[in-house]
Amino acid sequence: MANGLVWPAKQAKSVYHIFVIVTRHSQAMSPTQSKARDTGILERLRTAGLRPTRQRLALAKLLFAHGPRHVTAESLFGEAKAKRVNVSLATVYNALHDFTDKGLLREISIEANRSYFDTNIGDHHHFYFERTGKLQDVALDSVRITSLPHPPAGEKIARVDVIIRIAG
Amino acid sequence: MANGLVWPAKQAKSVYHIFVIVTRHSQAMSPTQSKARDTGILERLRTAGLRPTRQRLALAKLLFAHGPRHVTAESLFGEAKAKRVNVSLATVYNALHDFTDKGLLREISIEANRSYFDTNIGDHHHFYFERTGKLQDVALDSVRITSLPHPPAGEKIARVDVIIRIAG
DNA sequence: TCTTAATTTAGAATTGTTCTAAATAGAGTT
DNA sequence: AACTCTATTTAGAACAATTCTAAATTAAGA
Repeated sequence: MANGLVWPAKQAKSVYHIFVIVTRHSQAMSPTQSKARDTGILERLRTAGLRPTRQRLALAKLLFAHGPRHVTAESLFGEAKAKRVNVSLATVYNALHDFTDKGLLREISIEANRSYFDTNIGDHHHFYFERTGKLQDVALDSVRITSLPHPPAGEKIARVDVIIRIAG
Repeated sequence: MANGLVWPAKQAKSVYHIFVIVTRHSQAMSPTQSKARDTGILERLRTAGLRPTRQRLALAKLLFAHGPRHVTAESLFGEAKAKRVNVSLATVYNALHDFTDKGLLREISIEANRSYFDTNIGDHHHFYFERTGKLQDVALDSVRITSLPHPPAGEKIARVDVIIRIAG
């Protein structure tokens, strides 16, 4: 279900071949690797066409340094404050949107009135725990979808989101 | 994918049997059937344990009289105003939530910052047109899911939502 | 260093939704 | 019908998440 995939026009019931896209995520590093990691993040911003400002670097480090995460603007802002990273809330919003536009993050709509951003940009799905409001990644291949409806003529499927809601 | 369904504990790859639940929706009626329809809606509110007030009746008529619909609070409020139905915005919100709590509507989260309500309460999925923000029902059996991950121990799957996003 | 445009920021504004407290209106007595 | 009791409605205030604005700052290249 890669972005922009078009469904064949007249096929009634096919088996769709689904490929796992491995998302790039920094692993935990030794202190000596720390500068390398920072340059990695800096490079990543630059290649995405985003000026690596102090704020964006700090937020990107929070987001990408330790494996897949799901954040909201407020949660990331809180984390930044706790770590004495000086950024305004507006900048957190700007950065989340800029990162999303450039494909570094993916936005997820689960709850009305709150946007979640996922650092895992590969195709995958989610458990959503209604009790706690937390998300958990579900590997793409653990949900097997063997048929999908055709989109209306001329339309393209951008993405198929599967949200497995865990009772509250 | 009925509500509260518990996945069998140790089964690795089963085919899930999915049943279509036909949702009850009034059909277009001749003028002579109009009173019958109104009493139908009135009865429906009463059985749900909701006092059939003037406002709730009017809103229910807008919602249920003409086949499956997707509304937001604002869109329903606007429609009511256009039809000279006197209700306050707060009442629209109250009614949508009351109807949802009593199982007459289902709430859908697609976009951050906006709740959609669906008059089709049977299990089904959705196309979401990013360009227009509109929703379209997708029959349950046109999406075949042949495997799902197990929820964490002790947790129950409340529902599986599939949203097929049509590129904007 | 200088210039320029991108970015950040505080705070105001906006949007969608919920809350509050007073007024109204069903529904069941009498 | 009048009376009572509680649910419902309502306007407007309050709230939460997000976006906007316009001025200050900063990255990046000449």
